[in-house]
Amino acid sequence: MKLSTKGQYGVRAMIVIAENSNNDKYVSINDIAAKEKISSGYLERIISKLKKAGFVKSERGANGGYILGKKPKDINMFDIMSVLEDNIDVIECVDVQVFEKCDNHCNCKARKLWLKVNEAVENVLKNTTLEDIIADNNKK
Amino acid sequence: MKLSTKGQYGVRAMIVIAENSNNDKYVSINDIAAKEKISSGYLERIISKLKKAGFVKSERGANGGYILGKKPKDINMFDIMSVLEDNIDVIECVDVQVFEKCDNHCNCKARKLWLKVNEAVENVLKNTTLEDIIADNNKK
DNA sequence: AACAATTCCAACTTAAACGATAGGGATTGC
DNA sequence: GCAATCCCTATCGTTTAAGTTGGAATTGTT
Repeated sequence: MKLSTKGQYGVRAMIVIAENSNNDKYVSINDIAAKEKISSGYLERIISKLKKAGFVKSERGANGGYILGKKPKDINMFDIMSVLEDNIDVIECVDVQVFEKCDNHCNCKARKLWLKVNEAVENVLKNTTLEDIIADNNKK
Repeated sequence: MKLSTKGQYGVRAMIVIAENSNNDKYVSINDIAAKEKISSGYLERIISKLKKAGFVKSERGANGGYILGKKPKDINMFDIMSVLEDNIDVIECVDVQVFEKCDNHCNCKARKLWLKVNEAVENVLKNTTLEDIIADNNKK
């Protein structure tokens, strides 16, 4: 039961981009990769997903890079994770349609537990915005 | 981000065993596997871990099988999962020692989020006992 | 015009984990 | 003796995650 590195790296990249977006400064993949010690090739693919989802905007060519596509308070961790993690639910049968098709579904006494776990994770992620994280780090 | 089938199957097996333990009835692996539609070979290895951890006791030979090793109220889901899931933490650096050794640890602004997610999961699992699950299913 | 810095895109590789199977030994009740 | 069981270990196939590579397109700078 692990968050994939995609999700982790994506969140960390978003934090770096957010910290530079105040002054309209575009950050390059190489800069982010160097700062966060992440393979830049891999990071590229991650950020490309974030771009498609509208969380960042890009500028090509020299002095290009990435900048936030929305306000930090409008970007929550659940949305980021949903785009990056291939499986956001802790178990497939959280999804009702999957559950209905399950061989065992009238008999599965454990499902309520999975739903609770899943809800707990979602709540934390949904209730944490990029703004929260930045603010929290500036406090110290 | 998925619970492995080990954890899922283990919890479901424990529920079956618990339901039979009232009347001191031993349940065989084959019975559990058939009821839950799980490969019996695979289930065997899972239950063997549960046995080593003391959650179930076994009896060999004909009419043998498994029975609870503790009272349902003394078995919580976190303990079961800890034994079965190879990685119970949602991210390695939840562990302080791993965190201290991390290249990036003075710089990692996302860790608080991982800690929160992890805590949320642990809370649900720790606050749900086998007794809770059985009771919850009898209600209906 | 040349060049360097960048985003963009797709194919490939490698390593690990998951889920499962197979085979056989030991114990017990009938 | 035999069938039902637990017990143990080795092996296997598939999928997925993680990361690499190579190259095209765009843009600013010199």
